Amino acid sequence: MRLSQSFIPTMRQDPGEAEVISHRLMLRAGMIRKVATGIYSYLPLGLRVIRKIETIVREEMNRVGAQELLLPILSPAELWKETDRWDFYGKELVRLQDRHDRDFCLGPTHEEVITDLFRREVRSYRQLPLTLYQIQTKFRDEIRPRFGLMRSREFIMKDAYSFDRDEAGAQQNYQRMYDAYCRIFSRTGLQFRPVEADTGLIGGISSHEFMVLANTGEELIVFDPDSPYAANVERAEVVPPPAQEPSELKPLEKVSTPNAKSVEDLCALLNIEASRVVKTLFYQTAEDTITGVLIRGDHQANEIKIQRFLGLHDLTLASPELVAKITTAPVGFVGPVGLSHVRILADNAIAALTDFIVGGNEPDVHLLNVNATRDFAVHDWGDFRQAQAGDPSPRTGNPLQTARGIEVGHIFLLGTKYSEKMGATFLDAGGDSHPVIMGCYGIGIGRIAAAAIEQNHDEKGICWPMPIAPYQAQILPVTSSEAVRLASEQLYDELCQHNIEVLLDDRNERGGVKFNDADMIGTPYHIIIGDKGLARNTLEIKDRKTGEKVLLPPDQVTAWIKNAVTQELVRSKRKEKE
RNA sequence: CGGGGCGUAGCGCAGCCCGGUAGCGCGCCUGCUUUGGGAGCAGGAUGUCGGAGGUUCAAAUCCUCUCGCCCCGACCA
Repeated sequence: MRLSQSFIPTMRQDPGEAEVISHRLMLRAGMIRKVATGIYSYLPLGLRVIRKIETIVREEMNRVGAQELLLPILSPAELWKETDRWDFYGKELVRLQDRHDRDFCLGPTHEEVITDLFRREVRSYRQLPLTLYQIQTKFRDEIRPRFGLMRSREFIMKDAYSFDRDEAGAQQNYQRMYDAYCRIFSRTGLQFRPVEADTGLIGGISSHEFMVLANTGEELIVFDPDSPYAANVERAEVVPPPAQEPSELKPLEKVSTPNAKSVEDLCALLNIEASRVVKTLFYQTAEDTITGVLIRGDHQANEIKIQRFLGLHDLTLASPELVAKITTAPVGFVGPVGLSHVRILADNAIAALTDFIVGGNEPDVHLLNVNATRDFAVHDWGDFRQAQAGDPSPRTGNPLQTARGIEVGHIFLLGTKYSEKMGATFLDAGGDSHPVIMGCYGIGIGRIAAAAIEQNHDEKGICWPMPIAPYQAQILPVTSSEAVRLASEQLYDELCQHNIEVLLDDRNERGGVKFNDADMIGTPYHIIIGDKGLARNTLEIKDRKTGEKVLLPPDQVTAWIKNAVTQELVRSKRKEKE
């Protein structure tokens, strides 16, 4: 491609709208342009990257026997009503009506559509197992789209669905996908980590997320540095602390704590550690009913765990009004003592605490030397808090560490959740009908591109890993003589003939402009052609990432580049075999 | 959904408080010179000041409404 004829609108200045590096660089390198909040056009350069990622994903999907199809973007409300997701999905589901006022939505995911296809077409166990996938644009009306392609409302996703006749087969399929995902992310040149994840409302038996490690990641994970254990904090189990030896308990005591509404206030006022405080969170669990959850002051409640324990799907904190009505105390001063009419759950950490501090159920009062059982009843003990750095690993007991990650893939073993609701069944060898066992497997294509930039850039711009680079080499004629022009043209032809994806910067620009654009775009190899070099019969090849330079006679450049590109592509493929 | 901020030339911004000819830098066009890390000189084009309504002799500027965008938060007591 000749830059003079290409549509690669690079920007000299940082656009005001972009926060994170990947978003800024995608805009500046002319890869994407915004159309509306969370909605982007992919310009030629961006599309090339997307296509390369898609190709890798396709190769690995096909390799594990998944077959590609394409489901529609628009799907009828009826299917979504069958699984109740028409209501559950909430505002994130983009709904619209056709001219006959029939309800439709833009697919945020395709379990319903694929399950419908399955139940119409598949009858017999002989047709199983079956894995289908597509690469399709999805729509989710995110609360707050941000960071460019990282969290957008319209995005490209690879979604695969597996159908098995039994649990063992489904597990096998799940494992095959897990392995395929590892290969995909290795091949795209990303540093990633599979982590145990919550199955969320999608439900099911097991789930893993694939996290690209990056400080700008929106997800928090905990990992055990000495074992493969890693989990999303939403999911990570917290090991209960060892039981305490019974000891002499101090008598309950009231203390005046004016305006100390938060744990922080209270600690400052009483000069104590947050770990001595127990906060009482109230969730509305039915109309006019609240459930209290006791969490140590320095811990964070994990609503997903509480939700799962209570068997609810939308847990919300009770309003201050409701809390005040039921407990007769203002929020900030509510505690479990004397609240026998409210169901109280307590996090396991509380069991190891004695003589702690809770709200006193009157304004500006807290209680000291409170002890569970002696002073109040706990209805249920459990793991209700979020894991944090330093907690013991559930596998080895070593202290866990935390890291930020970008979720680029998520796999679920669904079980029969959708097949049962939608009547997707098959007949076994004995003629009995069973709901098919499903799995679903997603990869954010655009998000991989963004994550790759987060991991591979410097102050000058992007440093693409070879397998997903939009172009493999870029020729920079940095002086304007006829000799340089001819040498550039000749090299360009040669590289094209050898199937190297090459950009020729034939614009009438000064060297500096070309250097800066090439660095920003991030082509892995830059070939610099100038009069100085030609006089010595050399061209300069620069490795974008390392900055290393090689001087070569013009007639050796093509072979060198061809070899280097091939090596890098082979290396990325080999990595996944290890 | 709540709070804050911003919409002025393709991009980045000033002007708005205190109403009176719409500006700056970059980019763009023409010409000449230049050409190994975002060139110099000369000349030039470009705006429904996000939109609607209002106040006023006069509105980018004041008032009301509206749309779009950005950031933070969305209940951890």
